[in-house]
Formats: sequence, structure tokens, C-alpha cells
Amino acid sequence: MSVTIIDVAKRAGVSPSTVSRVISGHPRISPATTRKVKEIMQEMGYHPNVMAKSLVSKTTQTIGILLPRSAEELFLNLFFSEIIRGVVTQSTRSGYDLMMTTGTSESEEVEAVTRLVKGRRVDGVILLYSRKSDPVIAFLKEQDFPFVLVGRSEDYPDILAVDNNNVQAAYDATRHLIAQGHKRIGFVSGPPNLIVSRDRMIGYKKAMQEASLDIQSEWIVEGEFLQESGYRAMSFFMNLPHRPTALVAIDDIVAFGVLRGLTELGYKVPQDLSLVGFNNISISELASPPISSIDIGIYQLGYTASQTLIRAVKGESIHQRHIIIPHRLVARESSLHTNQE
Amino acid sequence: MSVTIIDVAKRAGVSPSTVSRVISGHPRISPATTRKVKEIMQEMGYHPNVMAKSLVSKTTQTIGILLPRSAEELFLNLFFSEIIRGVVTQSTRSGYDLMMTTGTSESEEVEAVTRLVKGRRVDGVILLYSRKSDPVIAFLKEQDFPFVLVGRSEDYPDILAVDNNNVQAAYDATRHLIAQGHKRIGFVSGPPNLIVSRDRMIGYKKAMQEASLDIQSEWIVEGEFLQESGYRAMSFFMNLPHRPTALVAIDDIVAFGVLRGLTELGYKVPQDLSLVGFNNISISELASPPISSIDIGIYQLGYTASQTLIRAVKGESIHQRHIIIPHRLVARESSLHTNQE
DNA sequence: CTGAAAGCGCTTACAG
DNA sequence: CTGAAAGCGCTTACAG
Repeated sequence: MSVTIIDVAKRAGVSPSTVSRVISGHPRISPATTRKVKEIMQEMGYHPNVMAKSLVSKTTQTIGILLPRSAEELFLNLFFSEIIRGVVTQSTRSGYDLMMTTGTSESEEVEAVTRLVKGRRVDGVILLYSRKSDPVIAFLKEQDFPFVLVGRSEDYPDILAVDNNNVQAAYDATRHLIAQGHKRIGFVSGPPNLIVSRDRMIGYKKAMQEASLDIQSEWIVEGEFLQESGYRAMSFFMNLPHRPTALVAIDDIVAFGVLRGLTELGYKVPQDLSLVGFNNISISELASPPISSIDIGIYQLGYTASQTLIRAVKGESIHQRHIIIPHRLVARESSLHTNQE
Repeated sequence: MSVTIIDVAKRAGVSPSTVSRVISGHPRISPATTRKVKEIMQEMGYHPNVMAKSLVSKTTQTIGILLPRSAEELFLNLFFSEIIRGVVTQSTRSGYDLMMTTGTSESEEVEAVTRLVKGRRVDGVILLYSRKSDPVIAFLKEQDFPFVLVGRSEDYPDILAVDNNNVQAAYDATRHLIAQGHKRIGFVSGPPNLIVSRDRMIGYKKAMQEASLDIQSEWIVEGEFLQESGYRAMSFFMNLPHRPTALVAIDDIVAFGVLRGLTELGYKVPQDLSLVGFNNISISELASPPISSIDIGIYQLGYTASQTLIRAVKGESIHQRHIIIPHRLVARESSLHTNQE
């Protein structure tokens, strides 16, 4: 029903091979036939059947992106929309389509990726998170299938990865609070099985130790990337006899939860408690007071991940297997001691 | 290199046809061979080649989603992540993959969709917006290709669509402000070529007229779905000799821009100006004061759109070609006159 | 209940 | 510079 290469060939009086070569820009085709064939393709409204092409060429011009299983929640956080925006922009620009998949459990995730990979649906995969001992990474590694991880893998140090220097980022956040005169600084972390939680924890501790500051174990709590986690952490901290005067929060949304709780209880930020978060999502700037945040370049992470993956897929040489996207501290009122105190 | 149906057939001592039938659950295959073939597939790690299957079956188990060309900006708004979340959840649940595409101009958009459709990459398409006289819709219609529009089309009233009753929604928002005692109510609209802008404008006017309230033309401004638009509208309004006391804003992000500007200038909300927005994104609740908003069920829009499309693709009967997702007003401090005024 | 054969729409050595 | 032929991995009438 739709027009094929054979229809075009017939009408142009050439063989299907020739039409195929015209399409792929084969060098040894005469300008005359090229012109004629193109004209007829136009005329007949020919469009290549991607499936047929993929079947023989073993290439799909498509990259897959695995959303974390908790995408439902995580999407509430702007992190994912922002990173996808980076990926879709760059992949479209490179002529690749984007396929999204997800699963509600670890085994479903593996299954989803397996379907994409073994079913030859995509040429490469982007993973949007890094957990400890991840079976998806193990699978991809074993299949020797092109993929890039947004984050860092401890088990597979040699894979392609785009990440921030999260140790340094948390270090910078903590240093900033120390520079503001704080000595009792807490840390609201994320899920402990995420590498990013670990890395930021390390940076926090490093800054504290370097400044010879005490780290009370009760100043460190772990939660989710959710407002509620911040809220809970806040009420825990504020009931401490010897509570911190400043907090580093693993994510802006968590920082926001803290801020909200404090406001409800009548505390003032930064006077009663100073705050720094991560990601610099719009909420941070818009909160009152605006929340200081480490901007980790989310869009850039996605854009670069896509770029790296497509290079790998094309077999281009990768100069750097680990790319670090720079971060920067955006200091705002939540962590700046003003003189009208 | 990867194991095919033929490899499995050989090892099982049956024909490829039989293997194929086992896979597709053909009824007239003996339980014995079914068991044996399945065992061997398992053993050999067989996975069907999706491309080959698509090529012959003319079906892809994939739906496409066209991101609006201004996705870059629009993604800043939680609308898109939320709607995609709804789509991806439902499509995954139905066993369909999701393909995303976009273009930077109208012709690129048409081209992107054409590639998906003519290249037989997807079984159906979801359109995330509705403009007046949209060539993408025209193309899909002409091809008689399954698609659903999130929104409303004036040119093609009979297509599958999932939408809010935006006239009613804006009517409700305006009524709410009138009920709070306001008589001078302004409207900050969106791009005039979007149907949603038009519909909400109609609802606003309807409510005003019904209440016999005056509508000054200078109380209506048009802009983008951006904070800056709200900011600009605000400064325009506040410089008016006879300015409105309340505003309906086309989107929460716009309302937020208004709020921010007012706060900067030392005005109080709702005392100096009351506000109602649309979408009920997290920002609205988190602002101070929290912003009243019409919750339009964004996730639901996406979920339902996917559900409807997949039904259409499968040829199931669609009881309703236009599905309306209910909205509800979430009244918050920005529009509620408190007595401590 | 199962097999042989044709075909989906394309690409690509192999010849010439 | 171009064509005939084989083949990518699957499905599906058609027979039996």
C-alpha cells in the first residue's frame, strides 16, 4: 500500500539496488540517475521503511533511555524532565530518535532493557541513575552493548559515564556554610544505595574534617528525594538538644521541605537554620527566602550523555570515558547571613 | 550472532513456523512441543527481533509522542514532565514502548511525524498541544493514521481528543474571584494561536458578563507560558490608573511571575491583588502566599490519552471521541481574603 | 497439529 | 556506473 523502493525503481526504469544506493548517497551513481530517482521519489511520496532498513543494516538510529523505576515520584522533581530535555535535544539534532522505557521493579527494568537490546530496537542506551551493584549495567556490560551512565559505577569503573564531581560539590556546599561561620552543620542525605548519596556524604564529611569540625552522627539523616524527607529531617533536627545551625540537603526539593517545615514552625531562614541544596531547580530560586543551591548542570548532563552515546554507537573514538560536568554554587539568601539579623 | 527462530527450531527438531506459532501462542500447537520449544528458547536465550516482526506484522507496539517545538521552554513548566509521566506509565502498562520526537519549526515537526508514520516506526501518535490550523493534524488525518490530541481542534472536530473543559475552568476561576467580592478582574492569557488560550479567555469573559462586570480591554494581556510574561503583565497592570484588583493567569508559572513582581515592589497578595492560576503545579502550593489554582489533572490527561490511543490502535471501539478530564479549583491564600487585612 | 514456501522492504557483496 | 541475487528474521496462508 505504501510506496516502496521497487515502485520507485520501476517508474524510474532502474533496479531497486540503484534506488537504494541513491538513498544512501552511494558515490558511484551517475548524477543523471540520481536526479531522476530523487525526482520520482519526491513525486511518489516515497519514504523508507525504517523496519526493513533496520533489519538488514542492524542499526536503528534510535537510542533508548531507561527511566528509573521510581520515575513516578522522581518526575515530580525537575531533574528528570530537565535531563530528558537535554537528551532529546541533542539526539534529535544528531538524527536519532529517542525511545523511553521503564519498569516497576529491578527485574522489570532488566527485562525492559533486554527487550530493547536483544530485540534490536535501539543502538545504545542511557541509564539515568547509578545504584550499587546494578544488574542492568551488568547485563549491558556482558552484552557489550553501547551505553552511558549518568552517574558513576563503583563496580564497573571503565564504562562510559557522565557525572558531576559530587564529592567536590558537597565539599563546596559545606565549605560555603563553614565560611559563613557555621560549626554545627548537618546533612540530609538520599537513599543510601545511590552512589550520589554516598559521594555527597563523603564531600560533606571531608569538608567538616578539614575544618576540624565535629560531626555528630545525629546530624546526618537519610531519606528520599522528596519534600517529606526534608520535613521529617527538619523536625528531627529541631528537637535535638544540640542542634545544627546549618544543613546541606541532597536535593533542592528536600531543602524545600526543610524550609517549609521551618516556616510553619515559625523559625527563620537563614537566622535559625541556614540551608544549601543541590540541582538549582526553579523552586530554589522562587522560594522565600530563595534557597542556595549547587547547580549541577542537569541539561548539560543529558546533552552530553546523548552526545557521548551517539559517538560510541557510531564507533567514533571517545577521548574520555568519564566526563565530569562542572558544578557551581549559587549562593542565595537561605545561606547568607544578612546584617539586618 | 544472536539466536534466531531458526536456531531454536533446529535444536528443537521442529520447523521455524512452529517456533513462531509457539511464540505467538497459536492455539493449535500440541502442549508437548510448546513446552519443549519454550524450554529451548529459554535455554538458548532467544529474544525475538522486533524489527523483523514489525516488518511482516506491520505493527510496532510503539506509540509516538510529539513534543511541541518549544519543548525547551515548555519543559521548564512541569506540565510536560507530568503529562509524559502519565503517558509512559500507561503505555508501559499496556506493553507499548514510547518514542519521543520533536522539531524546531513547524516543517520540522511535520517531517518528524512523517518519518514516524511513513517509516512505520509507530502504531499511533499523541499530540501534546493544539494550535489553530495545524499541518501535523492535517497530515495525520489525511493518512488516516491513529492519533489522539491532548487539547481541542477547531478544524477537525471529529478526531480523538482528550482535553479539559477550559471554558468552564476559566469560568470557575473567574467566578471564584467574583465571589470574593472582586469587580475589576484581569486576565493574563497565553499565546493567542493556542486553543487553550482562546478557551480560557472565553470562560473568563463569560463569567464577567454574567456578573454584569465591566471588561476593560487593558485588563487583558497575552504572553507566553513563562514567568517573565507574568512579571511584565504585572508591571503593566500596576501602572494602570484604574487597575484590576484580581487576576486570572493562564498558567501557574505566569501567576508566579506576577506574584514575584508584586512581592519585589512591596505589594501584598491577596490584599493588593488576588490571583488564580491553572495547572496546580508544585510551585503554586509552595509559593508564599500559596497560589490558588485550577487543577486540570495533567497526569490524567496523559494517562487517558495513551489509553485512548492504544485502544484506537488495537481497533477497539471508542465510546467517546472527546474525553473531558475534570478540573477543580484549589483555593489558597492568594485569592482568599483573610480577616487580618 | 505441523511443515515448506513465499514474502515483508530493504542492503550489499559479486559481477560485469 | 548498474543489475541480479541472496539474505536480514520473522509471519502466515496453503497444504497435508
